[in-house]
Amino acid sequence: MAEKEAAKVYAEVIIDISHRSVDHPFTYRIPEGLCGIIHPGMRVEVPFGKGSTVRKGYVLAVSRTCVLPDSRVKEIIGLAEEGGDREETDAVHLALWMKERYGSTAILALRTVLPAMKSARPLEQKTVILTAGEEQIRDSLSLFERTHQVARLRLLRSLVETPEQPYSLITEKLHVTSATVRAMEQAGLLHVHATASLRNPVAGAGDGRADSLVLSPEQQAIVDHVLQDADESFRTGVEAGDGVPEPDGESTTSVQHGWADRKTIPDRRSEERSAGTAGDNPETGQSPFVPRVSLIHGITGSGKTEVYIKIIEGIVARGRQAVMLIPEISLTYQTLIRFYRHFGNRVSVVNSTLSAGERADQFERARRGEIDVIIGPRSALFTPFRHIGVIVIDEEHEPSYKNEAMPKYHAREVAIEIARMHHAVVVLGSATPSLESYYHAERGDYRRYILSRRLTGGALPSVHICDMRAEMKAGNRSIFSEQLQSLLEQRLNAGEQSMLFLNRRGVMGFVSCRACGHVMKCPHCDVALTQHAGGKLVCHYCGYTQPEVRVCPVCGSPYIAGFRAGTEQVEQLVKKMYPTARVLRMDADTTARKGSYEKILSDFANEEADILIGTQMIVKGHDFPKVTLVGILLADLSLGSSDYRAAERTFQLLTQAAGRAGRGERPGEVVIQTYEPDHYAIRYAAAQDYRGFYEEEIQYRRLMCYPPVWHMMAVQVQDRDEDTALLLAGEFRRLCDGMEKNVSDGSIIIGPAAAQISRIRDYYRYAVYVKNEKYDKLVRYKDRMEERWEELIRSEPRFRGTQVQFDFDPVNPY
DNA sequence: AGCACGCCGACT
DNA sequence: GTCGGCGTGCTC
Repeated sequence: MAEKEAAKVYAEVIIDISHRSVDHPFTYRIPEGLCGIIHPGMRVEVPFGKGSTVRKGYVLAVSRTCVLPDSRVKEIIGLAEEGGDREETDAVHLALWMKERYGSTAILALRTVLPAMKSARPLEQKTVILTAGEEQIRDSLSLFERTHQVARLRLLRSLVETPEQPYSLITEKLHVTSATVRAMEQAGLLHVHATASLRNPVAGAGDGRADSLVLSPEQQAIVDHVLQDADESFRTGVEAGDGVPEPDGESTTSVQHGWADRKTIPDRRSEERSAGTAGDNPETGQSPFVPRVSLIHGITGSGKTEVYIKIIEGIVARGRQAVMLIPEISLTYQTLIRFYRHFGNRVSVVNSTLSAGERADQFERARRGEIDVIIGPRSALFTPFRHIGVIVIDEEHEPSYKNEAMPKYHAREVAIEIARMHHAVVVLGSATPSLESYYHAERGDYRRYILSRRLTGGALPSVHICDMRAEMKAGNRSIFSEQLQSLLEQRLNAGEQSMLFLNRRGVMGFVSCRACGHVMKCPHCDVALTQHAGGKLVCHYCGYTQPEVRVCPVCGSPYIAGFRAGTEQVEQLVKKMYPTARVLRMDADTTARKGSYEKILSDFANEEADILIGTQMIVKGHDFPKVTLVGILLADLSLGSSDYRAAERTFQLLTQAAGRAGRGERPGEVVIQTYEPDHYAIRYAAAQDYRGFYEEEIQYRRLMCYPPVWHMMAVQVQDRDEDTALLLAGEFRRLCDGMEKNVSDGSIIIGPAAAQISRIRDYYRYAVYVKNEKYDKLVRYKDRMEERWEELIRSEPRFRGTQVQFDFDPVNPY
């Protein structure tokens, strides 16, 4: 053993335990028999902790050296069952890629990517049940009281109130350790019950009756091109085969061979797959394959969904699977039923209302090869298909494609990475493409297709801009312009439908004193409280609630009141102005109940109301042929913010809202009310000129070095103590300055600046921004900051509770 | 997550 | 003094 020192190989392993304190890699020795077989991404069994209990772990890396004294390093027991499964290995690689690119802990990235790990024990939902009789409870209570066994007393008292409680609640919220629970189970006071249930996945799927779609020549051309791209990509995958040279010398090669050997395990999947994907090198993530990305720029109603269906049909016919991403809430019944008609029970849907377990079951079906198509929000990307052929992202500009929790990934980028791994193609679709995608299309990185005609007939609506400043001057103090009022009346008289759209941002009714100007704020967050129905004041960020105030807490004046301009107020006003009109309102309040969202929309579609009032949610992808008027009240409320994407967002919102009008036979009209009628986002939206908007916006982005022209990394620092947060942010700033000085890579460093909301839940928030043309450069800055942070935690205990997050090309301002 | 360790109040 | 439970920290 001693003379073979150099041959020793170590593995960095992440233990499959979801706990912050084990959230880092552990080094294990690879036993001689497994040398060259253990390979990053594989699942292994390792001895862990005192007593060396056997645990599962994921191999992150394999190396020859080890910084720890050899005596402290244990040895890997062996491969876990299915440890070398292709899906699993792919997933771990994807997780590592995400960790590197977005700055996250390995465990969080793994949990995002591996559904099995996220619901670590979905089959063992542990519940604690009180089993003791009344007498036993009384005795025990008094015993624990006398003997000061506070944990047991706490638990027993809690169980008396609620005899059945989730195990996790007891250990996490009630602070009773597992040892105590076990001891009490021994004493016969309670019982720990592990429920094992396997739910049935979506039942009642369609009958698979393929309704024959007839595509327009425009549509057909896109389908043909994309499928041609797909065929070429699939072929490249096969040709790349095993013959691609490994850039990392002999050790990697031997690993590759060992990996190929695993094919001998009777597993249909790995055999099928290894031929196709051995070309991408899991070691380095480098591959000659660059996936084809197609951007379909198609106005609302131009038939993008039919194109998606046909593409997916073609992909499935080629024996591959498809992932169809949709924004968080916009999966309409109409869209779904079309997919069911085509793919029957070979299509599955994941959405946010499914429980973790149900989601895991869906993924299990995919793993078994029971489905070909999955439809869902960004997390559907991680469906463990063997052979993905296409990833479609509908409404690709939607901000919900960005994950706002760690790792802060963007579904578009991850989709392209997955496509790279599988030799698949990516299809993006939008009526108002993100600047990112359009920019790539302009540069020739993506193919661009345009669908310019409305298939449902119906001309484009005519759009009017109403200058609310002029209205004000003319003496109109109402929130409706003269024009909107008269058009609304016309529609009511003609029996046609209207929609009134209110931008959510900024309309929240905050409460201020008209005498001294005092604004009611949350005591834990740096935000104004908002008044809800019934008068209560609620903080939108932490949930803090306080009763209505009748006098100003600062000056004592009774003239304190909410600025009420929400949907509710619009509804009241409309009802007052047009008492006979039937009005529906859709916002967070009215859709709180499950299913009410669909109910409101179907009521409106069935013409059970004349006017629909609502926020963002009413403009997303719903088709109401009878709507001939759309009113946008206060279009510019999102422009004032310091967010560099504000103009883009406003343009998208206005364009989409306008797209709701005139989808039937009658031409539609749109009224945009604004205080900034000259703003280019509003002008171009009114003219329905995407190109014009893009040209102007990209100039601004270029000038300011913002994405997509440059890349930007936001480093977010939070601490309960303001000085600590600022200190660490300042430390990061100095580190970045130093790095820039060394390499002169042209980075722009900004901050530390207080976050836009400088305090949330009593955490003070600061940010440092780094901008560079090259994404990779920013990743280097991130890596250095992570290292520095680790050092600081060790030397300065005050930074222990500080939270640091990285956000690349942020979508929402911090 | 589990297990060992040190700390603390209650008893032979 | 020891016993036993509670909270904290560490696990390659």
